[in-house]
Amino acid sequence: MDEEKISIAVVKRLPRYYRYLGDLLDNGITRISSSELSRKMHITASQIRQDLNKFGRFGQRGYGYNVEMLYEEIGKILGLDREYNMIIIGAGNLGQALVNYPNFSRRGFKFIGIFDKNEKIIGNKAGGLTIQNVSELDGFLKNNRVDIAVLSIPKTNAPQISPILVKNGVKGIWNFSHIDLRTPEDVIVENVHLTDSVMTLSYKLSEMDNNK
Amino acid sequence: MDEEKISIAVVKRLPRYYRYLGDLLDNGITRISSSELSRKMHITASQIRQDLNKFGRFGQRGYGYNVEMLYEEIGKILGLDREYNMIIIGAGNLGQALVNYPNFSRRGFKFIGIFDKNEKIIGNKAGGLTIQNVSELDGFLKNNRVDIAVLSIPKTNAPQISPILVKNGVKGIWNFSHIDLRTPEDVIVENVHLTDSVMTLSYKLSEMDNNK
DNA sequence: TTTTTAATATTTAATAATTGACAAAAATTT
DNA sequence: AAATTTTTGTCAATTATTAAATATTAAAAA
Repeated sequence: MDEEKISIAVVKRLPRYYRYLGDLLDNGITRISSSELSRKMHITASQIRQDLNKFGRFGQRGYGYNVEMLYEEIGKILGLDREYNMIIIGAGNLGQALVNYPNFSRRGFKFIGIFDKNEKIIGNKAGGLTIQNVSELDGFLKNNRVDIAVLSIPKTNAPQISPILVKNGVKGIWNFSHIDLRTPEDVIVENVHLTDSVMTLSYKLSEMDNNK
Repeated sequence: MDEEKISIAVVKRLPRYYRYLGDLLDNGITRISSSELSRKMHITASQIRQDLNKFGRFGQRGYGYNVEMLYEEIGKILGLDREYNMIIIGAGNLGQALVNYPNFSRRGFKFIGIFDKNEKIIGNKAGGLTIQNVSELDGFLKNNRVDIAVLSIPKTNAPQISPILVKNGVKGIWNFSHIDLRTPEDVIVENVHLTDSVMTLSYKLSEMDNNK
């Protein structure tokens, strides 16, 4: 097998390729060259070819890339050719926003449960699901295959929840809590730290201020 | 002036340093060495020192770093020693989640307006603000200094809104719409593409599956 | 006060990522 | 059918990032 390690930088660019190819497809464009895509995406053609060739030879010399084929291939690489069962821990504003986001289910990311510890909202509906007491989480995990758990709870609670997930075989955690989770290495944690993101923005804004 | 270009990789690590230092401060720890912080953060001590020395000499040989001082300094570097006026375009679930998130206002990120085009929710309250018709956005921007605009609208609408912001001098856009905005170079766009993030997670999950 | 230890700042080296260049292959044109 | 153009895949060169090693300083100990 081809055992070259793919760097995280490359992986992070794949969804963007996927998005641009999807747009091309929607516009009825059937082929594209790396240089044309390069102009659209504002990255070098060399990088596009280099990135894609990490995963296979998808292009044809003198022709370019077939949009539909490449779109499909990148989809497969990204693991979008299967379904994922997801649950949400934390049914606050963010949790509700996520469970109601239609693009996820369209792509095979299915929410099958949502949990909270706030008695006042337990029993309410969110995204077609009934908010359950987080005390039932462990039992739920034993009866349902859950691939990805979304953590949208305050950071103080996250360390208690994380082991319950790990113990029950959840392999992916999409972590919106502002804390670094420590998990076994076969459990993937993808962080979305909104606070970090807005701080990066404020850094760039003040840097700009300084330079004028 | 010290004119070394700071790489984006370094900048992206600053909020994490800031968070760890804040935690230390909360725990009453007054000093820390790079090697101790290294163990906590699971990065090399060398990288910590290298990163910090991009911005100044904050440590003392034989002592380490004063936690409070370093925390303050990184805060200043990140531009957290001032206030930002923010508005939200798109008062859907995500917009409401953001406007209600208490950590932002605590840090000086103040929401002063929220807009939507959906007649049904215009006039409702969200995070203490009244949801305004997006048609009033232009007028609002002329009467209020807005530093950062949050775009939490469908991607199809984002290209119409973005020029209104730019025209009225908004210098920061926190973009949750799944599209790459084209703005002048003095306008900073910080993207949060949740779809990309979950795809990165699914990539890693399927990669793990393949390797076992 | 002197010596030892701790820990940074900084230089140097190693590693990784990106870009540029070009031969090879396929498509298109003459 | 031959010549020309397009465009990939891949190698080589460059640039950027990260890690290690060294020199220097200050604190603590003797």
